[in-house]
Amino acid sequence: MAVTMKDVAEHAGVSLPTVSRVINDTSYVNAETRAKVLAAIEELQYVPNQMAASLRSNNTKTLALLVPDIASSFWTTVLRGVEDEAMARGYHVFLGNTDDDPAKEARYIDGLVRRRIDGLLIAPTAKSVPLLRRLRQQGMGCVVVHRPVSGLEIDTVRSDAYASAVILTQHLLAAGCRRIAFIGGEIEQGRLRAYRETLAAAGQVLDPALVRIGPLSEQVGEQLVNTVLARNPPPDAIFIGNNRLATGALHALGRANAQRSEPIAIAAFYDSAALSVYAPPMIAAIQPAYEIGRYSTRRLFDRLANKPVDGHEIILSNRIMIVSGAHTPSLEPAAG
Amino acid sequence: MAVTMKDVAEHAGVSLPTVSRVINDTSYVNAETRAKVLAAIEELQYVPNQMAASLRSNNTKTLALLVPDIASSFWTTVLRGVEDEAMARGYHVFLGNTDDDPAKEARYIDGLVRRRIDGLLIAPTAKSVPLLRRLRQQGMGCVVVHRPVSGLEIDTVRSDAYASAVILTQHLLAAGCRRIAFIGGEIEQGRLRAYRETLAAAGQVLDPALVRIGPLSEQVGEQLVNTVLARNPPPDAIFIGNNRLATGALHALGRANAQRSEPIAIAAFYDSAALSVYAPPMIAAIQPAYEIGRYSTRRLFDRLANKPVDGHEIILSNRIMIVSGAHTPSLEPAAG
DNA sequence: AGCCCTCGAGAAATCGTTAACATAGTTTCG
DNA sequence: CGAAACTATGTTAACGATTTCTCGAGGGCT
Repeated sequence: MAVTMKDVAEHAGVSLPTVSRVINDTSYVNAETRAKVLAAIEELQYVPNQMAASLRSNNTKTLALLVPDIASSFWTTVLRGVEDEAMARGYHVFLGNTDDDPAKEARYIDGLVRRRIDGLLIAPTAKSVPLLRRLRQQGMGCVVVHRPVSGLEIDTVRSDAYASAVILTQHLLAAGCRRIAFIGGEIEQGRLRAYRETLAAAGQVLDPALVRIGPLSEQVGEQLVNTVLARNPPPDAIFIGNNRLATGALHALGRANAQRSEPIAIAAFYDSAALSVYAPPMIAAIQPAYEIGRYSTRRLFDRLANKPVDGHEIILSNRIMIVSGAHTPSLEPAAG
Repeated sequence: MAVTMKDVAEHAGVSLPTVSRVINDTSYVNAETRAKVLAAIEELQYVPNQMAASLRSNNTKTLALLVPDIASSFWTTVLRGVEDEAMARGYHVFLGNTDDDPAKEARYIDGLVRRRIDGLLIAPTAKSVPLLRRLRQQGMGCVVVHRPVSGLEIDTVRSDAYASAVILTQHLLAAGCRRIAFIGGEIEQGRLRAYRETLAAAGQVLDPALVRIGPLSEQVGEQLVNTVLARNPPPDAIFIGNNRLATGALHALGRANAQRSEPIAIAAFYDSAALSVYAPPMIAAIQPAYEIGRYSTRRLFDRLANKPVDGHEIILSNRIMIVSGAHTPSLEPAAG
């Protein structure tokens, strides 16, 4: 049916492995022979069968990235970083969307293992540790993206959310805010901890009603803001711990602030893509999504090549940005 | 190294093909034998090698979806539809992001053909017709998603953008608008045509300066709105022809309308996900993204199974929605 | 008794590549 | 000058599954 390497070999008048050598550039081939083979490939419109190659050579030239939320610009930006790095090496990337659901995650991973992908980049759910452990036992190259994993020494690439959260909280305190609400996601405990500890260090007592955790979506962001705003007395600042929540939360806050003389101060984990769409005055921590994607992938390739690497955690720093009154976000970095 | 079917067979005391029969449920197997085999699989933690299976059986149980913009909630929703339909049949989906760049598209497709995917769902760029033609020649199952293709009879699943655009334009006209601006994307000519023809049919002359085409991003949406608003006299309505543009455009319009006594009327191709984040008063055409994904995939499977299908175009209708003053969008459908 | 179907399972061929090994002519170098 | 090293190609054996063929036992028909 389809054109195979054998056909190409016959057409070019050479042996089959020679064709393979030309294609993969894997051994010496005479320039004339190479030309003949390339001509035959062109003429027959031959496309190599990756299945057969993978079966024999034991690698698929394929990675996978499992993200919790494909609709988040953070994750799509990570994907871009991963793809750029992978494609440059001739690899393809399988993208999977887990919705932070362990069952979905498991289903994906089963399919990926069946397909013998070479390596996995994953933002694991809270319950994925045993799964990760098993994967590593099976010898699958794994890098955890953007989320710290406890109880398992595994390569991780993330930004230092804790440190940024401290800076953001301190900034609000320095601005004189005394009732700082927090909204965030279940999985991002580090940011909540940073907020709590920074308030405590400053001798502030926090109103538990001002801390709201919820699933990561725009709608929830909006709801959580409305919930904390309804508290009496209302907060004088809000810390938004997640970029997806932020998109909804900022709109709610925009409407609320429009009707106040004294606006509610805002600190948020936000996103450079989202920033260019909507950016009210606030202090924001912008996570280096693209770089996280690239570094994760590089680390994965290093592992696959058995290169020695030092440490199993790569921590990138967020960009702290102060957005002033104008809509167009100022580009002055406030800290590293 | 890894556990193979042979190992399972030996462990279970049966022959290798029997294991295959148990796994694929492809022939009679005694209940006891089956139990033994399943136990062996469990014990050895065997995971089938899809490469080997695909090589022999000539199918990969893998589809691919190539979208122009992964950051658009429209396309991620399409993906959900595709995945639900595919996973239910034991297929996996390769997602690729082309950015509407023919070169990127070609690179992806090469990788997919190498990997011998069973079928392709694609939102082609404006220049993809020859590529599609070649793919079909090679026998690759193809379904075009959401975009009409001219000069080629190929399965297509899309919504009737033209009809909706007519309704939206008529609605603006009926509301008394006389200077209706249009912003949209290069690729979506049908909507622009509908707008032009409806205006012409109503005897309206259109100011060419009020028609702006640009690449599909939030920022551009915002810019295009600002451009047409700067026109003197300004438009009294804006037709936004794309959901991605709409996200940016609506914010710009929101700010503009806040400072006017007579607000600018809005008609937009929008998105149910985006709608729940931000929805000013307007008339919107909501495209059935999830259904588009599902129907495309079903059609693809029908083709792969050589089922007879009638026609090569499936056209779904958009939901026309009138969002009234309140932020929470009304759910009253205005037309089919 | 003879025939055909259902049920069950093994032997061997096969899918399209790459890896390992073999073979030789030609340089290079101590 | 002879051993090693490089260049260039062919032969053969995997890789890990599925498919086809074959064989048999048992049951229900004519």
